[in-house]
Amino acid sequence: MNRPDDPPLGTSGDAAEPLKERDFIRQIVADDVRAGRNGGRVHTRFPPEPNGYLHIGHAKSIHLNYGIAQEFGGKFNLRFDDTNPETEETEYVEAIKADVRWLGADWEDRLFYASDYFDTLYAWAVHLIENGKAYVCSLSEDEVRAYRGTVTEPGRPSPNRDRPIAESLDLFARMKAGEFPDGTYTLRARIDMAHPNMKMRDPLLYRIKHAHHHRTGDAWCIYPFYDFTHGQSDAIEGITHSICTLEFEVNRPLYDWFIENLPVPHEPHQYEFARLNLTYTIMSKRKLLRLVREGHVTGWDDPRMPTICGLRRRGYTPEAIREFNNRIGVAKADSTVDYSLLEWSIREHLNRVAPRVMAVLRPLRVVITNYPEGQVESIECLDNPEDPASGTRQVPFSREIYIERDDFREDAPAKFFRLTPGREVRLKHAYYINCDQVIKNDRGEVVELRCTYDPATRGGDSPDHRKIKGTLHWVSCAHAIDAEVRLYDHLFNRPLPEEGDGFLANLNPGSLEVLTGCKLEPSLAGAQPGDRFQFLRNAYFCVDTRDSRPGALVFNRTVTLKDTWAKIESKG
RNA sequence: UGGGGCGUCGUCAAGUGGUAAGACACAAGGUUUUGGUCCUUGCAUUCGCAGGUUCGAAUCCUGCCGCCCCAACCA
Repeated sequence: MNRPDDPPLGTSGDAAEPLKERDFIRQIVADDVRAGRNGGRVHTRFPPEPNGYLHIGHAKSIHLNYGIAQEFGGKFNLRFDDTNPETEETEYVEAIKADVRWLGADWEDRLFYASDYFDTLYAWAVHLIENGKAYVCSLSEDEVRAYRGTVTEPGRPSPNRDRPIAESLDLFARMKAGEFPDGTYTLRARIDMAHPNMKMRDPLLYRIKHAHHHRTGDAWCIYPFYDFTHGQSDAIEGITHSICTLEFEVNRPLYDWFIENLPVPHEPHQYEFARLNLTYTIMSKRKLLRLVREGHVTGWDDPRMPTICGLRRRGYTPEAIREFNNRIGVAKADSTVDYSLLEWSIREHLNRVAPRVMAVLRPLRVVITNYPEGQVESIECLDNPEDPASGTRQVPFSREIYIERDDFREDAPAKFFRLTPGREVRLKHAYYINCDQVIKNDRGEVVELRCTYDPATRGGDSPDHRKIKGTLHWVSCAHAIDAEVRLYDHLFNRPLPEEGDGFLANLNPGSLEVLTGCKLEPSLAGAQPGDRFQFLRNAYFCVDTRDSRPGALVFNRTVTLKDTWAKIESKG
């Protein structure tokens, strides 16, 4: 029934050796190490822009980069790609650091910012100008666009392309000195305006932005672009394998061009893999921002969000996210992973570690008529049958209990193993009961059940070992504590939310159902924010870290248990 | 259509000329004091399509078809 040789916590998927070359990037890294490139050194980095929160797609990159560093005895840096002061904030920096740490990636003392390199980048820009490989351009934004041509037509050279070096040098210095307003000048590389790769048509290196930077303050009014920053930052940090997503593939020739034409201390190489897509989920930072700003969710950490903080609040564990990443693989084909794999990953972990407790979400009162009034028994309950190290706890049992409304049906089909008049069921760890009477209100709704129990079945087994098909969870009415329970479902009601009339039109109106007056066994009274449980026969839940209070607990449903009965029923 | 990529089971994904791994999902059984877990079994004569090379091709060649990325003073 369970696995006696369970590996210790958090080691699933960590079969060490066989994992080493399991994807094309690790094969490249392994080849490089074998060939002694970079002196056998491996150094990766995760380079987020601090303009939003991390999501599950970023986790894929973090695990890839950090995993490779670990597996090859290398190093891993966290570097903020903060070259656009208008969208970047310290709030995001702090949130990203917390998320990366929580996921388990350790950058040790190597926390860097591209803005740390502004002086070097400036010097290197001057170097390019001096070598006739960059020039200051006076074209306006619209003109730059027009001169660039299209994918099928070559561009035309900027009228400033042959500006004398001395003049560009002077202008660039004055751009830096703040003599010109935004948009009046740019620094551009002098490559090839007819290049078939649009990225190589004299790309922009610097723009003027009189904006306050979250780290450098007002020290600069010119800022380098991504392409002029990323590879050079990798070079400065000694990054050996610069791993990014597929859309940067067209940027690679430019990445290499800067490495070749600048006096860099090291030559990094870029490799690209397919970014993660998940069914029923959107991953675009811009669109996630919209969900937050327009109030479709309560914030970046709304448990329905695919953000790391959202998943954390939902009850996901770092182990589960890592296991998920181990299973989806790394390749170059665009793909969309089934959400069910993410759910499988969290169930797989929580099944092993989450204590079982009894909670009745939609209570129905049951009076056990032959149970002595006023008597209270203490029932010993197993905390987790999957974990031999877990213990037991005492749960009070009495004459009046709550059971789940769905666990009773007056007219039940043969396959319904739960409570119905004339069918005996077991109360988990307690007694067998039979339903004798159904009490209804004026509207004909069932409001209470009168049952009798078999005193010989204490503990949930009978001397004659008669077969009992159904086992129900229960909570003693007098001892129950109340709680709010939030049932989450997919944020979108389509596997591909962008289809149809767009993601906003496909929001799932039933993505959150709030239940109040739920009845919990009293052992849960001291549950702390973040604590995870399996509500027996129902789902995994965790105590909300934002809204839960002692005496007014709030639980988030992380993921349901598999529900074979629901499947049988839906088939009719 | 100028360039760059990618097309193997419903979804991911191994495979690198020797005769289609694995996982999730799904289906059928078994165990079970969670209709959970666990166990067993099934699930691509076929690798976008069409030719060709070869004793032998998902792997090599040719030609098609389809999808993604690039024309932000975003990253």
